[in-house]
Amino acid sequence: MCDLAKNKFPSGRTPRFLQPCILLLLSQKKSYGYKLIDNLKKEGFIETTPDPGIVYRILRKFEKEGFVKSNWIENDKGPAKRIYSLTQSGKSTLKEWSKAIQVKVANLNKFLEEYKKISAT
Amino acid sequence: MCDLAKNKFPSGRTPRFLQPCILLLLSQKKSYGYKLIDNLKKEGFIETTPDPGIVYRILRKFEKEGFVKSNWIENDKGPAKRIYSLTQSGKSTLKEWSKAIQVKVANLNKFLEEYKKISAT
DNA sequence: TACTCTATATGTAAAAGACATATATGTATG
DNA sequence: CATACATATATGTCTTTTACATATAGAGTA
Repeated sequence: MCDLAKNKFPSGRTPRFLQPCILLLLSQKKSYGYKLIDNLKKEGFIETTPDPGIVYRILRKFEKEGFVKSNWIENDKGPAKRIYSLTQSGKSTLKEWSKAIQVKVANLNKFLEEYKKISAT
Repeated sequence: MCDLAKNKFPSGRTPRFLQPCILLLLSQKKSYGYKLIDNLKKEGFIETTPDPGIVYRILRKFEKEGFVKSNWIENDKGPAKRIYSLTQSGKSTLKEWSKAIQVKVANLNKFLEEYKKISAT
């Protein structure tokens, strides 16, 4: 086997795509880090459970950039949660991401089309 | 405008996807760096002309990994070219990439589907 | 001569990503 | 009651990736 195993392929690398996915999930419903980590995979956006460290860092960065805002919710049971919600700026950022992703899908499909041709041979 | 301009989106970042694209182009026909740089955009795999530095580095890396082999062609006119061709190992690597890209497309489409829902509101 | 096109390659700083670890609360188990 | 586990957030840090700049060189053209 060629060295594919260790994170050489797109499916093994998600953090970048994680960003629009987090914005999208937040546009559907207020949420928090731990739950988002779970949902990202469950919703079918990515194949594996994302690295918590990356998700939390993205959320903090988003807040600094004004895409989300957060507030702490003290809980009856378990530790407190930092609940995030999308801002207007976050919404328009999400829109731009979706446009870029449409282009990306077109590019990837072009690739798959061409690959199909040569693999048929 | 939010800081989208400067390379924040997938369309502005291609090097990773460049790898399977280069393998695919080479699976179609022997080629060389300078031409590949041109073709990558022309063929519709990416939106902008890729950074030559990255393409040449990918090619050298591919050779070290055994995905391609190369030989110099002295030219009648202009500087010599290093012509690359795909190896068997390169072919199977391309196959694995294409599988990973199929998965990626499914993930991106899931995203676009969900985005469509919320943006309709 | 200077400039442009073709062609390959490297240097390097910044950004992204992977992986490990720290902290803290509440619940279940032995 | 100690220990482990689930929930929850966050940072430290090393490596890889990416962007951007620069170097080299042959051939044609203004």
